[in-house]
Amino acid sequence: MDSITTLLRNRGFKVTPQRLAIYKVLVNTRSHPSAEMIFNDLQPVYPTMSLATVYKTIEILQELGLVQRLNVGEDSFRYDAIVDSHPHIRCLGCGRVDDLEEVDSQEFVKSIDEATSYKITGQQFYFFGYCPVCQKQKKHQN
Amino acid sequence: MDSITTLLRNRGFKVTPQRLAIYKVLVNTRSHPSAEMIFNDLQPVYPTMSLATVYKTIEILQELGLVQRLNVGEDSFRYDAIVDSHPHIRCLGCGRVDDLEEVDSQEFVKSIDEATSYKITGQQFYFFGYCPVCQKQKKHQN
DNA sequence: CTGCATGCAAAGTGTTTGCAGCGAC
DNA sequence: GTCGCTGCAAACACTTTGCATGCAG
Repeated sequence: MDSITTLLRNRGFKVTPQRLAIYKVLVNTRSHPSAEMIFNDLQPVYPTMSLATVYKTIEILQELGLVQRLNVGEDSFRYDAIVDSHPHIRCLGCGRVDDLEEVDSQEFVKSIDEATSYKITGQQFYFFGYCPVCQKQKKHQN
Repeated sequence: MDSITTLLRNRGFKVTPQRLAIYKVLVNTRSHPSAEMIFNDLQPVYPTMSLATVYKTIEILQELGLVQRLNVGEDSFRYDAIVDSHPHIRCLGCGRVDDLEEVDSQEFVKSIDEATSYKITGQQFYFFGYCPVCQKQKKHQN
């Protein structure tokens, strides 16, 4: 099987409670947390864990292909345990970041691929707007 | 007319040689420079200009809608005087960033807009791959 | 028991801010 | 002449690194 435990061991990484806990946070959320959010999440359970460990672990998880790093135009990165390429949207009112998995972007990618002389290896799509809650609260203008 | 001079004055900003020079760099390039690249470009002509001035000016230019800020997954931002929303691609071999203006993304945006409950106000599309030069030089694997 | 991982603190990087002197108007 | 702008340096926020101690294997 390809559990995180196996993947870590196969690559010569040690399996530590911290690493398992950080990965578990990412797998169990849809909020696309930043390193600090993960750190805060784990504070109650791992009060001695440091932010540096979160960063170091995330880097390994990215290397293993278990996590992808997002840049939704904030000061910090966010992380997603769903590693296939799918569009994301960030609410300009409350800052939440959601997946946009409903739409298939293959066709769009294909048309770009056909139009450019680059050899494309990946892509990131970011949308910005106002979530339903913020629309009601009139946190948006225009 | 809507020259940068007029736009600055209309908003109560002063027209300084530094501001004009920074904007000129952005208008005359397709390389999507970072703040530091702009700073380096101007060193020969404005040897006393500081990086802080570049940042402050760029912020004003963004406010005026003359410049957009890109995040192509590097440590620093890049800037583009072409302000309409168009996809960008960064070469993983040499780091160059190009426009992908050939393809119309309206349809893709529309399909996302119809599928989400967000009110979309903007989007950014980033592609990654290898430019023709780097493909020849085999800077890519696989 | 060995060597990698953790956690702390310090360093690093790009960007922002404060402020005295300067220049646009 | 006024007030905003520049340029310097310091501050900032996030992330990375160095290293002594700790723990997985």
